[in-house]
Formats: sequence, structure tokens, C-alpha cells
Amino acid sequence: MAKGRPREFDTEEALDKAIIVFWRKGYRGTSLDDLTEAMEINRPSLYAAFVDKERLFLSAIDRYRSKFLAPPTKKLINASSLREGLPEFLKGMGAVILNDETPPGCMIACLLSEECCDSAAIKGKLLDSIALADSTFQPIFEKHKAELAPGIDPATAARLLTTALHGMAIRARAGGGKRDLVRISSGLVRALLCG
Amino acid sequence: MAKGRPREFDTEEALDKAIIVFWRKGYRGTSLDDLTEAMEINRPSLYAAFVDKERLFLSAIDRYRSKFLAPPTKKLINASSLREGLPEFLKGMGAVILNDETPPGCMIACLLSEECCDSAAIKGKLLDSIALADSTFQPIFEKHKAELAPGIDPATAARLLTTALHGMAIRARAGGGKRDLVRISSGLVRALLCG
DNA sequence: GCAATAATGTACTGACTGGTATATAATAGA
DNA sequence: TCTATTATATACCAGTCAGTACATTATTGC
Repeated sequence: MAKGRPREFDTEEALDKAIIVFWRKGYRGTSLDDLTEAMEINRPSLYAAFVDKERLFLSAIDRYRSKFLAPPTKKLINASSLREGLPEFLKGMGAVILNDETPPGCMIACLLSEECCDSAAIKGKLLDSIALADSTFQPIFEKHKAELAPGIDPATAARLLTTALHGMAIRARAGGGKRDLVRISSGLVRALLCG
Repeated sequence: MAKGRPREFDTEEALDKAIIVFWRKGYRGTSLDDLTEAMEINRPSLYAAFVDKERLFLSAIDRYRSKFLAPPTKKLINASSLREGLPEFLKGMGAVILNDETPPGCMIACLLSEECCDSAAIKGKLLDSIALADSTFQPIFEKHKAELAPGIDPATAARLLTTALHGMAIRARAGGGKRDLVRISSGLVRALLCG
């Protein structure tokens, strides 16, 4: 097996560190020096493991999705009702986009949207993330259709939820407080669910 | 009056051209060469008229707000009911963030949110824009409070509207179609207004 | 121990960045 | 016409960027 000198770092740990840098400084705002310092590896190792800056960024986005966004989403999928599951989900997502451990905002909403007009790969990742969110939420709303406010169909509810999350991420990025996010979350629940 | 050689360009026209470049490529993605080419002025003229790149960007944001965002908003303020005014407003904003003449998305939602962790001035502009939107919408919802869905107070409705607009801008930026924006707009109206 | 292989560390490259120095041209007032 | 003032045009600067060449070190298979 594995010939040659063994890698001295763990690629997932390095990717986790890259996430934090990109998350705070953005794609263009992050330099290779920023990355190598944070990841504690040198340039050739970075290029050997992650191809180039854009591929590293896209890998970081993928890992960000599974590490930060997937867990609250899974709990929503498994919730027995929207009335219980939706507020908990929004609380979980609120904790992702605003907390003391990680930079404010959402990598997808706040970072991809600026960069996406320049790179087809980044634009594809953003469109794909939105489509994934919509198509994850829609069957959940189908399942609990009876709880939806009259006039709100599951497909529309799913898109409204995705859209509101992106807007909340921007607000967190701007420095908006937890209180505002909570108000928006609970307002959204009241707007989407019946009585 | 005006001593010295007269300026050979109109500053507002030049700013309008700068808006388009920044809107498409973002703050960091736009170079001085991009700007001077689009604005059809040379570097020293740009610096004499707009101080530096960041100040030019902030000026472009201000003009973008008054040129693109203010007109639909004024119509909403003057509308006689939410039932009529809100769909028209959303249609107008949809036309701003997605049309054939200008780049997709919103300069505030899509551009400021990436950059804002690096520059206090840009972060301030984003937070200020959000606060302005909230405080513009809130009295409108107060005025037509009777039209709001039960359980949705004016302050919350205002924040939900601002938040949804930002999310819609991101969707447009990603390449989402007009159809999706229309669906989200009409869903939002149904969610916010009563019966 | 001896190749072959692959990661590491250093130093480098050409391209591009935002910003400016210098010289020239055009105006107003005298 | 002369001077003061301001815009324009060209060329330039130091710094930074993403990416890489090269020499070295550590491992596997023989």
C-alpha cells in the first residue's frame, strides 16, 4: 500500500481549518498565505492534496454543507410535526449562522453569491445548493401538509424557507443580533403554519 | 467660477457605469483597469473624482439604492392597500434583481455580505441598508395593519419582507428563473396577508 | 542497503494589484 | 498674453497574487 513519504496532516482537519478562513474572508479575500498558515501546511502540500484554490474552496463548501447544514436538516426530516420541528430547525440554523465559534453568516448565501458571476463552477455550486435545499424541504412540507397555512402549498413553502434562511444569513453577516433572527424565525413559523 | 480645465466626463454617468461593473464582478473581482475601461476615464481622473476604490464602491452602492431600489419602494409607500401594493412592489424588485439589462442579483445582498467582514465601512453600509429597509417597511405595515395575517405584527412583517428580498436576490444571482421569483413573491404575499 | 515513490520546505516566477509621479493640455481671471 | 488652477495622459511603482521548480526527507518493496 501507500508508497512514498506519508502525509503529515489530516486532509479533513486541514479542510476544516480552510473553511473557517474562507468563511470569514471570502474566496477572493483569502490568500494562499492565509490558507497555508491556517491549515499549517505548506503550498506544495496544499496543491498536492486540493489541486488549486478554487477546488479547495469548492471542497470546503461541500464539507461545510455536510458538517454544519446537514445536522439541523436531519432533525427536521425526522421531526414528527412542523409545529415542533420547524422552530427547532430554525434555531439550529440560527446557531450556525451566528455564534461565537465561527464567522457570522452562511458560506453559501454570503460567499457564493458574489463570486458566482465569474466562475461557472461556483455558480453551479450555488444553484445546486439552492435546488438541494428546496427539494429537501418540499417533501417535509408534503408530509405535514395539514399543518401549512391555507394557500401555501408545499413547493412554495419549501422555497420560502430556503429564501428566508439566505436572508437571515445576510442579516447575521451584517452584524444583526440573535434577537432579530429569533423574531424572523418565529414570524416565519407563524406565516407558514396554520393557526 | 470653476477654475482650471473642465472635467470631460459626467460623474453620475461614470458612476452608473461603475455600478454595472461592480454589480457583475463584485468589489474584489473588479480591478481598476475594469473600472477605467467601463467608465471611459483614466486612473488619475477616477481618483480625483472618487478618492479611491472603496469610496467609489460605496458611492456606487448609494447611487444603486436611489436609482434601482427607491422607485419600487416609493410606489409601495404610496399604495392604498397591501393587497395591491405588495405584489406590485415585489414585481418591481424582481425586475431589478433579474432582467436583461443589468447583472442578476442585488448589490447589497450579494456583494456586501461577502466583503463586509473585512471592511468596517462596507459592513456599516450593509447593516444600514438592512435597517433602512426594515424601518421603511414597518410603518407601511402599521398603516395597513388590518390586512396582515393574524399573528404577524408590522415589525415582524417588515423584517420578513427584507429577509425574503435578500434571499430572492441570491436566487436570482445563482441563475434561478423568473418563475421561481414569482412563485416566492406570491407565496410571501399569501403568507403575510390575511385570507 | 538500494531503488522507487511521494510528501515537505524554500525560494522563486511572471502577472496583476491599487495607487501615484510627472508632464501636458485646457480653462478663468488679470 | 501671462499666471494660476485643474483635468488628462502616460508611465511607472512597490506589493501581492496564484502557482511551481528544485532540492530534501521519509516511507515501501525488493
